[in-house]
Amino acid sequence: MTVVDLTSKRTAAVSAAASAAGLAPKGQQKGQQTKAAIVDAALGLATQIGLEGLSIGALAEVMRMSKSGVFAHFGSREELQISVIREYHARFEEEVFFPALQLERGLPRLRAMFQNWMNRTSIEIDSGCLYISGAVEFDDRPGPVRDALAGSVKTWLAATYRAVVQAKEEGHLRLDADEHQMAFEIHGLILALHFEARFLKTPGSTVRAHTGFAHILARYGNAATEPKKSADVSRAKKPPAK
Amino acid sequence: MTVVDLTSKRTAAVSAAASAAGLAPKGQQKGQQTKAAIVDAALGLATQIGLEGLSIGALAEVMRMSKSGVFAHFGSREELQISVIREYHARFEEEVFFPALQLERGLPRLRAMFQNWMNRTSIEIDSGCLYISGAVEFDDRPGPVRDALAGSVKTWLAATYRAVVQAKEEGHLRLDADEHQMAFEIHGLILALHFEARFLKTPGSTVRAHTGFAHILARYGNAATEPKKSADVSRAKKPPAK
DNA sequence: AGCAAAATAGAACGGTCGTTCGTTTTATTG
DNA sequence: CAATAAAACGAACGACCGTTCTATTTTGCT
Repeated sequence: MTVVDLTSKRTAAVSAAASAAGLAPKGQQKGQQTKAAIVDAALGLATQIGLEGLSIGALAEVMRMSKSGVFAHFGSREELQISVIREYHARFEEEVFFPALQLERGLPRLRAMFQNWMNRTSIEIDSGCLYISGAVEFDDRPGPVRDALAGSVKTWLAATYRAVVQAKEEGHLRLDADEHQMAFEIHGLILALHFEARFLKTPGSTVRAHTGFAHILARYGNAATEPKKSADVSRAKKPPAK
Repeated sequence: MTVVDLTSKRTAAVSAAASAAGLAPKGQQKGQQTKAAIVDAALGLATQIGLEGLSIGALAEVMRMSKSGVFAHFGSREELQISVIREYHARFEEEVFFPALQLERGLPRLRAMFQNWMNRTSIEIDSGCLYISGAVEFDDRPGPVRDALAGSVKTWLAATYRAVVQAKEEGHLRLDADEHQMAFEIHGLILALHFEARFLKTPGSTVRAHTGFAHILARYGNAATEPKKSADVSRAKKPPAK
């Protein structure tokens, strides 16, 4: 249930960035470095064309290596895919989850998590989100890849849920707020943002997700502890207009 | 912008069902029948493994035909994919959109559309939704397949948006309701339902989507014209509980 | 029934896929 | 520097892919 299991694998990715920058980390064999670099490149490919579309041949070309050279680091395509998922998970935590932990429990932290999540989604409008594309590709394809993917997604959704629960415990939400329901609606906003912005390229999707979050807060928020958000401000195309 | 363009292609699908039932429609050549039957089978495969995963070889095996025999009906894989999209579009209209048109404009019709949409999504928890999987597969893969897919999706989303506008025109919504915003939030509920139910198999997702829709109606609804929905009833895990 | 046209079959193509294996190059260590 | 281990290569495999071509079968019509 914890969200913290990046320890071992993250160091590899760091060295990947380091080697890409020309540095030469001493402590580890050469193999670990290039493996990390491969995973880094593979993640870039996978976010664009999906985990299923990720091919060892294309990856080898990007890496300027032989197919078998790339392959040897993983032993199977599935293991490569799982490595990519783990790497994505680690980066997701580092960009979205950990920074929000520095804020106080309750609404501030929940707000930060949503904001970081949205920021990442906005970036992923160009690159793609592995959790979303992976969910579609593996929704009825059992196996270790699906398990790894579902595990990561569930871990993150559980963290979101926990933030909601804490917000309620802090008295920031109404007493009758359904935490699961609220988390569900938040998740929907992110998905709609990703769908409309990335696939349809609908302009204004980002502010719509943001507005939707404000609506959710207005519904579930405890007016006593946070009165500064009046019922319904912000948008509305042209308020009275006529 | 219209949602009605099923005329020609739909008849083929009807005959497919007819031929599956053993009937022998007279007006059309044999080729049209088997083509319709192929599209029908292809749609079944595509909703499970995606448009990209759809292969002519697997399709031929299902149809008990030769690869080239199947291929000849379309001339290219892309044309097959587009045929599948058109068929899905036609069925979606017939199941979700047209029935809702029989209800009066405004909230009743909007409610029916969402309910039909949710019903279909609930069924698709087993089979998969071509609009969602297609959006992920083709979000940055330009070409005629993507165009056909985006066209269908936009058509349906525009129909949803129009239903919201009409609801406002009928006085069922608040004057300052942002129709695009409301449609966006509704779309998010469907996406979250699909994601959590199909991929994660989270129980209770259907009622959560339903509850979310009630929340949206409560926010945007005009209390004057529809007072029977009081502020916040329905769920809440255990109201006071202690 | 016979004939033309439409529909299907079958084999083959070049290509890419993941994977295996033996060899060669590179890195690490004593 | 030499010995040993790790890493990368290159060729080949069987399988499947979409597509093309030519034959064969089936259909529709008079």
